[in-house]
Amino acid sequence: MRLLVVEDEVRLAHAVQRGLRAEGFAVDLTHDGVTGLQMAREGGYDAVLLDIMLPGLSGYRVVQALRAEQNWVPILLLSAKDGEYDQADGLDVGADDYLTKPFSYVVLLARLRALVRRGAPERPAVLAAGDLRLDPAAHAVARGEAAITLTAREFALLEYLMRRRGEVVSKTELLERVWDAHAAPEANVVEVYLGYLRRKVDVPFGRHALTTIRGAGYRLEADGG
Amino acid sequence: MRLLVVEDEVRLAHAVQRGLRAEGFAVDLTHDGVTGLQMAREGGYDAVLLDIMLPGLSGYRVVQALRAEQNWVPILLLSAKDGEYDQADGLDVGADDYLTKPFSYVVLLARLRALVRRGAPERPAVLAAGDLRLDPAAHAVARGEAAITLTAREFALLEYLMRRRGEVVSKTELLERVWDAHAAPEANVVEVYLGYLRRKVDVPFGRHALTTIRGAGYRLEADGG
DNA sequence: GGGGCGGCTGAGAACACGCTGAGAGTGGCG
DNA sequence: CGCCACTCTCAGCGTGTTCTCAGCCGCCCC
Repeated sequence: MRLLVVEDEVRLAHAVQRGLRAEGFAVDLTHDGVTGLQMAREGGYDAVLLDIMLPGLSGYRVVQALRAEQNWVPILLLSAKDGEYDQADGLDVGADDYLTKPFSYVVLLARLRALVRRGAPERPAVLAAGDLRLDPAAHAVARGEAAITLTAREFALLEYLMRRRGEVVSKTELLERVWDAHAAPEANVVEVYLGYLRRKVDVPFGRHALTTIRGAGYRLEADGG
Repeated sequence: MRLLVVEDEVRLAHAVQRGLRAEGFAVDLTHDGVTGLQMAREGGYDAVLLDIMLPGLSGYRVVQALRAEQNWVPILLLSAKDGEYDQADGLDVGADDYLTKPFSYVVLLARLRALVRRGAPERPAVLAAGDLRLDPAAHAVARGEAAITLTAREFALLEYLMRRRGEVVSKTELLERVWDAHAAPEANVVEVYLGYLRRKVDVPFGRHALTTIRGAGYRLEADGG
């Protein structure tokens, strides 16, 4: 039973490693996201323990990267209680479970065993609005039977809107969340990409899932338009 | 955190109920679709676990019914691997996530938590006065079944009046709160916009939700006029 | 009944907003 | 190195929205 632990707090990492080894696991350890991702990629692990706050590459991104590569290794996220990343995000990008620090060793062990026992993980959640469906992990979008190909940015934008389906989302919020947190207030990109999205998910189907609320932002209709 | 479990396999249902209670959820249980729908309707649940294959009324139809009634409680569908209903169908009618039986308990828990946290988008945060409804998050207004489109300013004005429904609000206050805190005392704009609003939310319906209190201001009738 | 004041409304001008096509810059890949 | 896909900027355009203004209406009080 091989485990990979990616955790930058050295003392915690070693404590966990020692404990898990005592339980009979073979434990590999690394302290940053980039190495962690590479090691996980090479496969052979029955589960990965992944801290969210990591130097180099956040755990969040590591999960995202692995799932995008169709790598479904069970992942248990470790999140600091007050971290800037929410656990929900982690699960949303395809982690299987999470633990909030500080956690008890017993709980860690129980969760880990359950995770490993379960083996091949299920597919992660799919977002839906009417007949419009988006699978965050598979990076796939479809309207009814028809598959839709989106670029990375288009996909991220649609994903964010689908998570907030039915609500108005302002251009500034989209800029911050889909583009960059410190983005310049150049909201035109958003308009441009909304145009792109419409031409791919609405126009060919004669629908209008993407509504402009003038002066407020955009809304993805909960029923798919 | 209240959950509703609708599942006809009694042993599975009880196992799930016991497990979730141990996690601190308050779990109600029922074994058929009709009762499940009624219980979900009465509301108060943070999420619903819904089997697809049910006696009486399929889980599929339960979702459909709830969504048709604008009930946005998060729903996690449980589908038998070889069921005649496809998961996609469930998502199409408005479920939020699905799990294929057999599922691991950890996965169920993680999904459930993600669902609850991402949550019933606090839909009850809808303002209502009689049959006049305003949803700040969706930026949507409706009188009964009929949707009403408002411009940004009209919407802001109506929202403010609805938050103070039943009270008299002066033109100066509206100027300060809906327009600009440092607005010039040009109160005519308010009169103009009240006219606009009346023509959209009152006149077409033969109602008078917006009352002028001469010399004092305006009042939005609590019963919608 | 008349005057005055407060509120209503139609018209129109100025403006802001959002959409789009063109095109430049960038990075990956053969 | 060249090609291609993608991202993003820019400027122009059409249109919806906001606000002002002037005239009118009607309530209220004398």
